[in-house]
Amino acid sequence: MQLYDSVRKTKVPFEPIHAGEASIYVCGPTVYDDAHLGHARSSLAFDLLSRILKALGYKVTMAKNFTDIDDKIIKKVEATGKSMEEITSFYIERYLDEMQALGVQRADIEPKATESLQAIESMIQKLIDKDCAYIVNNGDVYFDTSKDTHYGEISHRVADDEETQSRVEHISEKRNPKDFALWKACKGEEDICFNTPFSKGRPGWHIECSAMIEKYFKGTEEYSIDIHGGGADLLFPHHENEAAQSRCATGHELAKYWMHNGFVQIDGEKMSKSLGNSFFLKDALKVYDGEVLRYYLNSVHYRNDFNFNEEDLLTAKKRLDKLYRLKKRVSPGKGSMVNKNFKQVLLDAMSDDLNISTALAVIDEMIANTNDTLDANPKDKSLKKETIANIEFMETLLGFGGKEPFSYFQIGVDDALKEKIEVLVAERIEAKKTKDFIRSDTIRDELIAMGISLMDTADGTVWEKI
RNA sequence: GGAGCCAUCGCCAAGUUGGUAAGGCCGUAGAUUGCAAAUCUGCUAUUCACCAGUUCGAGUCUGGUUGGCUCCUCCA
Repeated sequence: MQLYDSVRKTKVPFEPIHAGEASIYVCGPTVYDDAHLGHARSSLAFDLLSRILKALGYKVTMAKNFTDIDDKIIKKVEATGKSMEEITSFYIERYLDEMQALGVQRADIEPKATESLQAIESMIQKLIDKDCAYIVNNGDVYFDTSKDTHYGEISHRVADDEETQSRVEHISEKRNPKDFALWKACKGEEDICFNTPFSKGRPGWHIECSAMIEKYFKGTEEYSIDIHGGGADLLFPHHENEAAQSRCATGHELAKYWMHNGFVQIDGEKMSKSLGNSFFLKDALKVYDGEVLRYYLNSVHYRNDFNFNEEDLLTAKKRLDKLYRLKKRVSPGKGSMVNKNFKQVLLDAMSDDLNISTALAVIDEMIANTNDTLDANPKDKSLKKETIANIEFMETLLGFGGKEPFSYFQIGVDDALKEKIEVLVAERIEAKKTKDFIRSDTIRDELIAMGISLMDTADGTVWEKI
């Protein structure tokens, strides 16, 4: 397995800290609002990684956190009058539902900041004890970046404190401009805060991830986990800060490999809440099938930026349709053995830093070859069985193609419509028998107007929702 | 102001250690079909934003130009 490591900026062989095991921690969402396509892409990218590692025989432990203590959540509490717990549990549930619709496997560990306060507090205390952090007058605790000689090595940002070109105004109480808050003291009466020896307050964002990783993973002398992932925007400052804290608190590095996924863009621009061009998953799922979205969002290499548009999505759907038509052709039945070569070539492609494009090309080739053979010999039972097995393997590996093929082509068709279609199709078959082609073509046009496409095959007439 | 990424056919998109351009969509010609649809087959980039350089040889390496994006602020 070769992975692109964002820190070394090159593909490197994956050599886990414990042989045969892979520990992955991905930065999850802050649960104060609905998930958008960007969350989906990140989730999908690391879901793919986890599936590939599993297929290669690794025992994968995947963690994805929920940041459920945050300024934005507190703002939402103030705005809605609801409790913090009400808000966060609502969005967590919705997030999980949506990810399920996309075929994302649940993480093995889903830590929440609220459930990790003990770990957070003790890590901050450790940093204070080691003189890597300091408390200022109002009770805030800051990490002292000058104490970490390796600060900047994750994001390759030189710690040039002289040159403070940052657009941010710096709080004067910080010793260095790059220092960041580990703990924020509470400001008012109704503020949400927790008691600690250093002050009443709440954790900063960065420390949450570091503490949760320490809490849930055993690690080694050298590293806490194998792979740390997240969106490309987290590289700095979030991951840089995480790495610094963990290094200072534990004496070892946080992760052996760092992976970052590219952005989803709308009209060539990063999708973000501040730009107001967010495309929420809940809206996308109303219009498109989750599996199609998955196929589409995963069809571009995870590190590239992804420009979302409907035309490309429809193209991706056409490609997926072909797979399901083949599945329809070889169903029903039990699969035999996966074609060895197919399996190997697919695994090879995905083992190369998740080269999905090559993998999809391999699948398209398998589809064409199988159709070709089936055209020549429609009753090739062993090929049908092998194809079923191939598709099953592919589904486990990549997470699409698992639906029952006939129902796939009927997504969005209710029972009443279905009955109507069946009646028309039967009527058309009768008309065809008597060679009344005018009548049969009229019926076909009628169905097309309803968004239904017909196919006369050797096994009879089948229909698809377009 | 500082840091980084990217630029391959009409569209989407592979192409690690330099060796002579995958795949999909669209288009087109044919097989098949009552006609379609589906399926299959053939065709569709002497060329990889541009300009120099290194090399026997560069999409792949070096330098520069242009264009796009991102990070430095919460952010997947």
